[in-house]
Amino acid sequence: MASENPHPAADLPPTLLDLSTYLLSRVGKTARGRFAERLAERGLRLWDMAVLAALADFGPQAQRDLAARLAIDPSDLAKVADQLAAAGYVQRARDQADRRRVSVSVTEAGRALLAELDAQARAVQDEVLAPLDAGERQVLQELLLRVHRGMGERRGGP
Amino acid sequence: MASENPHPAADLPPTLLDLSTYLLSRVGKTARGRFAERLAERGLRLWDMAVLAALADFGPQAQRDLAARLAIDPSDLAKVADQLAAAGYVQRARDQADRRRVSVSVTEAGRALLAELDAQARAVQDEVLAPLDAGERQVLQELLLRVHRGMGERRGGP
DNA sequence: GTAATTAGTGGGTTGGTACCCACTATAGGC
DNA sequence: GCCTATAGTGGGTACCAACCCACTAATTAC
Repeated sequence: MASENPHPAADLPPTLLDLSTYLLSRVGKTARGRFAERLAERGLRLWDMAVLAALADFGPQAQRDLAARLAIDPSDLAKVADQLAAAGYVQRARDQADRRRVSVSVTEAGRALLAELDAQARAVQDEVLAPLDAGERQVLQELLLRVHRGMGERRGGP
Repeated sequence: MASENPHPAADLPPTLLDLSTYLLSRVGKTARGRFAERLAERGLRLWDMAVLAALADFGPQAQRDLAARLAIDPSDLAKVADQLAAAGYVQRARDQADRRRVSVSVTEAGRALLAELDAQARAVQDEVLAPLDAGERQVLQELLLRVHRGMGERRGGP
C-alpha cells in the first residue's frame, strides 16, 4: 500500500500552478492519501473515522440519519458500521419504538480510537502544512472553512 | 456522468471540519470533480489539459521527458497523447537524431483548446471560491503554492 | 387485514486511476 | 556485427469509490 516514488520528481507547468483549484485538488489529494495510508496500517478507512466523528459529535443516531448527514449511500454505511461494530468501536441496537431502525452509538473504545486518529490526522497536517507558520495556518483554515460552507454539499468522499 | 444530488445535504462533524487537511481534501475533490465534469462534456480528461499545459509551457518534448515531468506512467501518457493527436491537438514526430524518440508538440488547435480550458477552469474556480474576495483569493493562492512546493512530489493525479 | 412505505442489508456494476509487463524498434558501446 | 539499454506502445491487472437494485423486516395508512 505504501507506494514508493515510481516515477521521478516533476516540476509542473505554470499554467496549472496558477490555478488555485489545481493546487487545492493536488494538495488535498496528497493530504488525504497520506492520512489514508496511516489508517490502512490499522485496517481502517477514511469513512470509519468520519462515522466515529459524527457519532461522537452528534450522539447516537439511526443509520439512516447518519447516512444522510454524511452524504453516504445507506448501503455503504451499513458496511462501514458493520466493520466498526465487529471491532467494538460502535454498538448497534434496534430502536424499541421503531424496530426497523438501528441506532448506532460510539463505544468507549471508539472514542479512544477517534482521539488517536485525530492525533494522527494532526500529525499529517503538521507535515503537510510545514511551510506555514501558526498564523498562516489559521488564515488557511478560515479561508477553507468559508469556501467549504459556500459549496453546495453535493457529494464527496469522507 | 453529471451526478445529481443522490443523497440529501449534510452538515458535518466539527471534529472533521476543524482539520484543514480534511477541508483541503474535500474542497479540492469538489473543485476537481466540477472541472472534470466540464471536460467530460468535450470528451476530455484532466490529463489532457495537463499535457497540453506542459507542452505549451515548456515546448515540444520527447514523450519520455514529458512523462517524467508530469509524473505519469509513460504507458499512460502514450494513450493520452494518442487521443490528443487523433483530435489534432498535438503533433507527434519521430526525432531524426534519435528515431526511438517521439517528439510531441502542441498545435494551434491545441493552444486554442488550452486557452478555452483554462477559461473554464477559472470559471469553476470563481464558482468554488465565490465566498472569498480578490485579496483573500490571492492569499489562498500563495499559501497553497507554498504548501505545494513543500510537498515531496510523490505522485498525484493530473 | 391489506397495501404502501421505510430501514437496513447483501450483492452486485461501473468508472477511473495507478501500475506493470511484454514486445518492437532503435541506439550506442566495443 | 553483437549485446545491452532505451523509447514507445498495447494489453492487461488491482484497487477503490460511488452507485444501484433486490430483498427482508417492520411500520403506518386506510
